[in-house]
Order: sequence, then structure tokens, then C-alpha cells
Amino acid sequence: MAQLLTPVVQETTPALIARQLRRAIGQGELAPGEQLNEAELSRHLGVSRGPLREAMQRLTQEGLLVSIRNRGVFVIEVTDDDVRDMYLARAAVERAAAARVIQLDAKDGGKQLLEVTKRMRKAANDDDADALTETDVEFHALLVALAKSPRLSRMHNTLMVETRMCITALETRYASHFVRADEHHEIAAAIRDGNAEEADRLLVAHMDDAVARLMEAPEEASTAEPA
Amino acid sequence: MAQLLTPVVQETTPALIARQLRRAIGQGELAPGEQLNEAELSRHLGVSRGPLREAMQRLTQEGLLVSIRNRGVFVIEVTDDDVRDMYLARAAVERAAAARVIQLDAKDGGKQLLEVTKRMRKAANDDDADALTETDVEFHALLVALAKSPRLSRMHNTLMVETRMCITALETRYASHFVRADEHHEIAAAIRDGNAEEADRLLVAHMDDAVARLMEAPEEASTAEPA
DNA sequence: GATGGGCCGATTGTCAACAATCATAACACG
DNA sequence: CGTGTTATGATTGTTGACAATCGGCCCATC
Repeated sequence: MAQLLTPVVQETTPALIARQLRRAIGQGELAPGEQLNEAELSRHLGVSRGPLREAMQRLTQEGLLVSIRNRGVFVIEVTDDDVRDMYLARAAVERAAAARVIQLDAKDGGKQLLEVTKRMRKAANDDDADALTETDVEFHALLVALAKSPRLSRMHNTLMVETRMCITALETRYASHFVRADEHHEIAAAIRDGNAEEADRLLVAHMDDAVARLMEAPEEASTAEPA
Repeated sequence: MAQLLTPVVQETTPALIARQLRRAIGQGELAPGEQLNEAELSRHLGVSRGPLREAMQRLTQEGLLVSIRNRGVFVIEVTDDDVRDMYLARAAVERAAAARVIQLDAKDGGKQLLEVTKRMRKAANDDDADALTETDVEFHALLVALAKSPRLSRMHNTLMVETRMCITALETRYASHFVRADEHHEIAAAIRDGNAEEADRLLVAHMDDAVARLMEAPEEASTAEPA
């Protein structure tokens, strides 16, 4: 028999709950700054407070939630500094991933990434901003997945939840859908061509652009308290 | 009054337990592959199983523990692939950190790092391998801390626990203590001089060296199962 | 001697109850 | 009017108990 038999891994309950919470945060169902009521949430999820608390500890470790003793856990509020830091970390991870992809199998990796950009262009044509965001996230997730690095993937997963949260909360929009699609296409093409320097340069520029866009959006959380 | 008043942050119990567990893993008190018995551990720590389990979920999220449903949580076993991946991730984080330090305040950052290398040289003179390892870890932790990036710091913290664990488990030793100290000194000097390219190059080389050293050490966990 | 079934101890998963803490608001006091 | 005090309701933190699951062992069977 072929090795189609993948070892059965029973996901643990807190891990499942944690995924739900991440999704909810990314989609803004749990708004930045909002407190997570244990009793209420556990009822909604159909579990008791124990497993829920364990799941919340996971997200707290990731930095998606902040815990204040005897008061509760809250969804993080993203300040300007946080946005900058998010993309600093994303750049660190994705640049390393891109370099690794080129090193492993540039041609194949590039092709897979170009496939995603095709769908981005379709979404741009349809003027479907949501689909565009979906494929955008998918592009970056695939880029890191192709690097086959468990650690980079884990880090990146957290960062993408934060990114999604920001996009949702700030309702960021590109000036043009096509510009957005093209930026990703160029990165994919550079990777396919094995041009590490170019891919690296494009990625950095892409991140800088994203920060600039998010910063000019109306702030929902101030970066410093008033004097 | 000056801003010497830091906001009071009551650390949560699972966070405290998690730190203890990380220390224990880094120092090899909890050996790779070992199962963590909840009842026994909670007794030792003087808490009940609830908070302990929450702490374990944190480390599981970090990838320091692996959880198998209905069986328990175990300290990760580090394969050759894991060692490579660890240093791939560390390179990603530390290269970004170095670049950021140079961007923020190269002179000051370089000086602080050089201070650490002084202590490394002293440890090398004393032929004190443990002190050398301590200062080694301190150097890299400081490098990332100086970048003032919460996200890079959080990621790096996890990676350094893994690194420590490997050094302890594999009893890795440099060929020469002085070589080890010098490598760090060069990196610090490059940062102080604001030479980004040089610092980046040295960091990559430093990581490659580390992987090579760890790989030639006797393996305690095989990377692939026998045919 | 190898295989399969069934019991048993140990450990984990889950839950509900209790204790501790905090924010709020009402109120007395200077 | 501002300050300090005290009840109160709600929420979190912690614990112990119970249910579920698993690995190991013994033993009957072929």
C-alpha cells in the first residue's frame, strides 16, 4: 500500500477551540479590546470553562489575547506601533520563507504561487474585495507553507490572524485591486525565476506598502495616551 | 514624577508555571520525549491540575510540548530536521533584529552587545563552558531585545529554549572557546559600525556553524525511521 | 508459540461547585 | 464638592471528584 495512510492525530479539544477563537478574531466577531466572558463563551461552544480556559491560554501565548489577573482576557488592541511590529515580524518570516522556497524548488513553488495570483486577478476583475483579501492571505500562507518549516509556519499563522484582524477592523482597501494583484504576481514570478534578490526586494516593498496603507486608515486605537 | 512608574502587571498563574516549565526544559530537567505527569507535576508545583494544564497548553502552542489526546503531553524530541528548522527560524528572527538594531541605534546597541562579548571572553579564559553558554544565550536574547519588537522577542524566546535544550541534550561544544567568543564579538562590532551587510553575513555564518556543530554531535533522536 | 480477548491500574478529559477578587454604585462624612 | 467607606453583583481562579480512555498483563484458544 502506498503511504496514503497518514498517522491519525486526534486533535485535542483546546486546540479545536483555539482555532475557532482565532477565526472569530480574524473575522472581527471578537472585536479588538473586547472581553471574553468565560461562562457565556463556554455555553456558546458547548464545553465547560475548563477546556475554554486552556484554549484562551494558547491565544494568550500567541499574543492574540491579553490576560489581566482577576479581571479576564481581552482581544488585543492594535496600535500603530503594533501594526509596524506585525509587518516587521511578517517580513522576517516571509523573507526567510521565500529564500527557502527558492532554495528548495523555485520553479514548482513559483508555479503554485502564480496559480493563486490568477485567482487574485479574477477577484480583482469581479471587484470582489473579500475574495481578494482571501486570496491575498492564501498567497502569503502558501509562501510560508512551501518553505516546509514548522516553526516559520506556526509563527506566521499567528501573524496572519492579526493581519486579518487589522484588515477587518480598519477596512483597509488598496487604491486599485489590480495593483494589489500585480504586486503578488511579481513576487511569485521572481520566485519562479529563482531570483532571490528581486523576490526579497519586492517582499520588503510589499510589506512597507501594507504598513503605509494601514497607517493612513482611520485609527481605532491610539498609539499613545493623551497628555 | 518621572515615568519610573511601570504599570503594575500581576502575572497570571499559568504564565508563572509556564516559565518554570520552559526553564526545566531548557536545562534538561525535563528530558526530550519525557511525559509530563499532571498529578505528580502539580504536586511538585503546589498547584492543582487546572492551572498546570493551562500552562502546558501554552508550551504546546509554542511547540515545546506535544500533546497526544488521552495519552498526555511530552517534551518534544528534536530530530536533525528540527535542528535545521530551529536555526532557520532563528536566522530569520535575528537577521531582522540586527537590521532593526542598526536602524534604531547601531552605536548604542553595538556597545551593549560588546559588553556581553567581554563577559564571554572572560568565561573563555576561565574555561567555564557553562558561563560561556549562558552569555551566548544572553547575547542573542539581547540582540533581539534591542530591536524592541514584542513579536520577534516572543518568537525568539521560544526558539532559545529549544536551543538551550539542544545544547544541553547534545552536550555540544565549540572546538575552541575563543572562536565562539570571537564570532559574537565580530557580529557586535559590525552592528556597532552600522555595517548591516557584514552583520547579516556574519549572523548567517554563525547559524550555519551552529547547525554543523549540532549535527556532528551524537544523535539522540533519529531523523527518519529505518526502512 | 503466536494470536486474540478481556480485565485492571493509571492517567487524562471534563465538569460543577466553591473561594477570591474586582468594578460599580450608593452613601456618609469632612 | 470631593473623599473615603461599604455593600453588592458579577466574573475569574482554583479545587476535587467523576467519567472516559489507554497501555499492559494475563490467559484461553488454535
